[in-house]
Amino acid sequence: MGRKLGFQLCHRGSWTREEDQILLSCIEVHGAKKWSSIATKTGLKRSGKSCRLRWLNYLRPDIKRGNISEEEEDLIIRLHKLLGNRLWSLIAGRLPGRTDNEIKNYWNKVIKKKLQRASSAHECQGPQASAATDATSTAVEVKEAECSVYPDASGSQALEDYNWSNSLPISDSPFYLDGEMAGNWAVRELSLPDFYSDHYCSSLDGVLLGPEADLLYFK
DNA sequence: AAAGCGCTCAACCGCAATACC
DNA sequence: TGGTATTGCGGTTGAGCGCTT
Repeated sequence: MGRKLGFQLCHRGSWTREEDQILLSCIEVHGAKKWSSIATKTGLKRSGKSCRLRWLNYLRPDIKRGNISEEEEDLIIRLHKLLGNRLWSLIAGRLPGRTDNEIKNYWNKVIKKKLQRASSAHECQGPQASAATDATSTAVEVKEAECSVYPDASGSQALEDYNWSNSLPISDSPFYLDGEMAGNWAVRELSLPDFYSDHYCSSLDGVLLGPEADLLYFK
C-alpha cells in the first residue's frame, strides 16, 4: 500500500478497521475539530488532514451509502450547471449524507460519460446541433426530457433565453411543479464574480440553494 | 491460467481562506 | 497587525478489482 514510495513520516494508504476504531474513539472524546491534535492523540501515524478526510468521507454517522438515485443525479446535474466544478461541497450539501468527494467521483464516473455519449450523438446530427452546446448543457437537455419540473409556461418570466454562463436572472416570479406553484424565485441580479463573493457564498443556502431552489429551472 | 487493460473510489496534494495567538 | 496553524476545497493519483483476450 502507499504511493510515491520514499521516506514518509506519516503512514499512507488505505485505513484499516483498527485505525478507524481508534480515530472514532478519539473523536468521541475530543470532538471532530483540531485535527492535527487528534492525529497526535490517536497515536496513528496519520496527518490531521488524513484523519479529517477519513471522518468526513467515511466515518461520519450520517454518511449515506449506496447508489445515487435518479433524483439525486438530477439535482447534481442542475446544480453543476449553475455552479460548475467549483462548489462540489455546496452541491453535496444539497444531498444529505453525500460527500463532496463522492459527488465529484460520481460526476467523473457516470455523468461525464453520459455527456460524452450525448455530445457524440449531437455531432452525428450535424454541425448546427453541436455548435452551441457545451457538455453540461447537453446533459441538462438530456435530463430535461425526463424531468417533470418546469416553470410556468404562461405567466412567469421566460427563462429559456437566459444566458446562465454570465449571470443570474432577476426574478421574483413563481415557478411550478407539475402544474402547481412550488415556490418563488429569490434570485437577484448578480454577476457571477459577485455571486461567488464572500457575501453571496455565505448566503447561498438561503437565497439560491434553499429548499425551493432545488426546483429551480436551469436552462 | 495469467497477462493486459480499464474503471472505480479512497486517499493524497497543493493551495486558499479562515482562525488563532 | 503579522505570523502561524488549521480547515476546507478541487484536482489528481494509484491500488485493487473485474473483465477481456
